[in-house]
Amino acid sequence: MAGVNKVILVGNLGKDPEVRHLEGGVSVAHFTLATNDYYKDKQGNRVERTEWHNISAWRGLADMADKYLKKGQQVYIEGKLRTRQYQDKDQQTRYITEIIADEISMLGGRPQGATGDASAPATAEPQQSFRQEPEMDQLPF
Amino acid sequence: MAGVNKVILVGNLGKDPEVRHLEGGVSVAHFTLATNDYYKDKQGNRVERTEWHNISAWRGLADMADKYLKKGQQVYIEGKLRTRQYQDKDQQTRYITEIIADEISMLGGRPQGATGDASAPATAEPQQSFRQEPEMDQLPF
Amino acid sequence: MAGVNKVILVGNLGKDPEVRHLEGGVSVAHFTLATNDYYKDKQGNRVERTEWHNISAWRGLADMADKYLKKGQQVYIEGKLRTRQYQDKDQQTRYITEIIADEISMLGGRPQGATGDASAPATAEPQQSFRQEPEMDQLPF
Amino acid sequence: MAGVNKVILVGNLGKDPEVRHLEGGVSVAHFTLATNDYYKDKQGNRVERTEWHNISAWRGLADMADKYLKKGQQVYIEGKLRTRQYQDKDQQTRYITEIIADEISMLGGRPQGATGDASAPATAEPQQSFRQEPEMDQLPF
DNA sequence: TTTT
DNA sequence: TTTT
Repeated sequence: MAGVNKVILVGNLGKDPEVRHLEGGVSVAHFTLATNDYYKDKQGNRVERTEWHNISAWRGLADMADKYLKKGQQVYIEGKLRTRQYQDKDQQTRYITEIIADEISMLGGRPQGATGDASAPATAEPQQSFRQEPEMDQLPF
Repeated sequence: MAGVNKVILVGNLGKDPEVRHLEGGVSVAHFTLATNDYYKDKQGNRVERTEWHNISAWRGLADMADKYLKKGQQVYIEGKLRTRQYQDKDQQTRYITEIIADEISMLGGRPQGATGDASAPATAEPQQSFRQEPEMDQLPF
Repeated sequence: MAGVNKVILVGNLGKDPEVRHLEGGVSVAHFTLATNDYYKDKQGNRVERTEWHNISAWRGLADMADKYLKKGQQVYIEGKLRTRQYQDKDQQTRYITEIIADEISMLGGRPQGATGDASAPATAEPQQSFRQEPEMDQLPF
Repeated sequence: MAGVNKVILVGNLGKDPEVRHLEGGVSVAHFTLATNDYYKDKQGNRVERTEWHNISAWRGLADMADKYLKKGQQVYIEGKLRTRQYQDKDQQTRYITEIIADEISMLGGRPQGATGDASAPATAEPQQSFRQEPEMDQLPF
């Protein structure tokens, strides 16, 4: 049956991506993304609400995240939802919902929260948008 | 800061919506939605993967879900991600990620998995798409 | 600079796809898609508005459209906007905006407007969702 | 029949918005938005392609565009497609496809192409995301 | 030109 | 727990 599972986010990285290299040369990056929302409460005050998302990027996108993305940076992310289970330290089954990124675009001029050598801007490269390579997209995560 | 938090799903209800009426006349509906995905494994076999999503709909959308949505039905859902914490039976903090629906459209001709009196089709009504009333959209969930 | 150009439609085909085979074995399908919208006028009457979209699908997606899509059928389409110019019969430059499909999913049970041999259902196949092959996605249209 | 007609763009304004005030106090803004795309040609060279979109924003969003948006600025826009006809100077019927904005978010730190007094940053305001007021959303354009 |  |  035809299905659609799509997430679109624009937000800021909560921390630098953490990249691991799995057996077989596959790399995976994890980071959190904050999306901010505003609403008016009953008194008419403007209230901010931050939602935190767990992002994971695989293979080429993981390498791109490792190279170019920094804490604080604003990005556009397109991906799909996936909930996986894991065992916590007490051997309890727990669930975590992540967004598996298919596309990441860097927004704005340059990273604002970049750490390290500011004289070597991480986003000086002309390309600022990356897609998961398609064959890879076929693999289960 | 500007943020975007958007989810788009096309899938089938795993069960009839469960609707609760909160104090103050606010209603909320919960149901699960299955989105099916396919990929080829290394042997070239076509493998199906089902992802389950927790959907919640509030106020007018909850009433609509209660009235028109049935187990098995195919729907288009647009909404936003929200992760909330709760205490499980052992007083442990747990997290659950839900999609708060902003818009629900019924797809296809009519519900195939509808239970009950088949001679009174639940979707005979002309309108098959519903949006959350806007003022309501402003409220935190 | 990073850019996003994305269209998401759920609607019904206005006619069977027309498929042409270009030099080099490349095929392209064209069809129109109707999306229906409702609003309340000042008298509170429910008014329907239909928007017509020009869809084009290339290569594998064109073949899929040729094989499986029929007038009247409900589909989910994801793609990108592209406006191209052409010369009309009076040698005037004209513009047409199309949606170049990246993904097409067949919705509902089976095509209701299918013509031809109804005893051989066109959508009996298990797969009902198709994506443009990735390498092809890289080519300009 | 349920329908979905949704456009999501991230791009840069090609010019300052032009705002008109219609009879009845309704305002409408028009501007163009460029979305950039990249692909590899047969020689493996990276080629850039710019797509131009006609954006229109109504009422509150028009006022917001008038106040905050400038040529060159990067924005996220969500809206719907609408093709309308008009008579050109030779009384020929022509068609133009526009995106009617439902939501506009300003991206990045500050407008890069802003004209005028740079010491009074146009985006110093805390709010950087705007939605069309809902009742208005019901009206035909 | 679709669909309900 | 859905659907094909």
